[in-house]
Amino acid sequence: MDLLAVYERLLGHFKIKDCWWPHETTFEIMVGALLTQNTAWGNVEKAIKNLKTEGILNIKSLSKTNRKKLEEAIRPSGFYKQKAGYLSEFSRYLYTKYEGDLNVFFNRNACIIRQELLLCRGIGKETADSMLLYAGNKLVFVIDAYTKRICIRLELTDLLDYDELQSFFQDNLRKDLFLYKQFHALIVELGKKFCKRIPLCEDCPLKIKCKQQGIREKLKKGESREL
DNA sequence: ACCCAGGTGGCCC
DNA sequence: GGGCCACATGGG
Repeated sequence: MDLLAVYERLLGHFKIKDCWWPHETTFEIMVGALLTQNTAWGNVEKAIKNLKTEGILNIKSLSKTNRKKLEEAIRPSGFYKQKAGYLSEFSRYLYTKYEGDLNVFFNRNACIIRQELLLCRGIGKETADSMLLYAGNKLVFVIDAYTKRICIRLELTDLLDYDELQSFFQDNLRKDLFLYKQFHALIVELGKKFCKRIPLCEDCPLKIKCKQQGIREKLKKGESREL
């Protein structure tokens, strides 16, 4: 099973909305990307709703909102003190360096933007790439825990390092923004449904050709919890 | 009563 | 350059 086959198989099992990442503004996507770190999306929605109600879901307002107010608004999304700090810093950065203009921010080479994002506290590779792909419409594939699991269990590749895995996807898929967005969305939807058992469940669309026996033994022997 | 979520940073060795 | 751990809420 190669990457495109995985993609097509998933397409047959999940319905992805044309605009999978819900948003009214580009900045909302970036905020969501940060808030959703190790957090269920439902909780992020509550936080976003609060930010909208408070009228502070924009770069200028967020950069000026006091810490306590921000913390309370995003509390449902978990790790709220940490995230409040990250959001505050990041929006101040965008406001002072780019006058809060995301068109200016994104109107550059993706690699340059990525390096810059990675220097911001609270923004790691996955969050940076989510922002680049979904907010900036850059041709950058997002790797998350589900993606790694699928690659390991289907033995698609031996690569495990984030950047290597990303290159593997980007080298083996056609350069298509829609494809990148949809594929990641499909993987997330699969993950939501099958949790850590991808593709170990009987009804998982990817269970075919998974070397289940080998994986199960490794799990039992405790060789890796990430499998 | 667990287990998990659309991770990241900091510390230790 | 890895291996742990804290971070925190809400749903299954």
